[in-house]
Amino acid sequence: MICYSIGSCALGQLLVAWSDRGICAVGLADTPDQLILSLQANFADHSLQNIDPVDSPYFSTVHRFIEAPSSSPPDLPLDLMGTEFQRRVWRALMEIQPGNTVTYSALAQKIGNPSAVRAVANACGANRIATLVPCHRVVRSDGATGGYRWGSARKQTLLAREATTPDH
DNA sequence: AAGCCCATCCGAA
DNA sequence: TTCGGATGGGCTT
Repeated sequence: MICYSIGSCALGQLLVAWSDRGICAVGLADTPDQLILSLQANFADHSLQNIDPVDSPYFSTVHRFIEAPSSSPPDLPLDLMGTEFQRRVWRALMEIQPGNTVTYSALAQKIGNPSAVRAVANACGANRIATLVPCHRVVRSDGATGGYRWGSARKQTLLAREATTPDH
């Protein structure tokens, strides 16, 4: 069973989903329908239950974090559902500080698999937990921002917000 | 087990 | 600036 709540935030509609082990998805989209559809696609083998944001154990904290882009991430339990390789990549992502960026190839080096650049990019794209697992801080080595599951416009917005607001 | 997809990178034209 | 090949993990058949 996976529960989820949806509400508005500065970047559009915000979805926070959680299992009994912690947050398993954070999504951004233009409409609630898009969020629900992708949630269903991602967790086709689970039953889903919509919860009012007011009654969610996580929604308000995640929402607050997204509204204050450069603050340090809240210490909430995450349910990282993926392969060993993906979890290695995701944990490395969580070490990137706000305002900093890393290239896909540097990230590949960091996890000790320097030639697996595209595999690392795929693992970033497989991340379902927006902003809490900061895959938006990974950019291409040619200076382009690269792709983003929730829209490259949002990736650029996130990076701009973190770059312009000091962390203390 | 074999094929295809991919949010990359680098060198060559 | 574009283009092709190398590349490795994940998913489907």
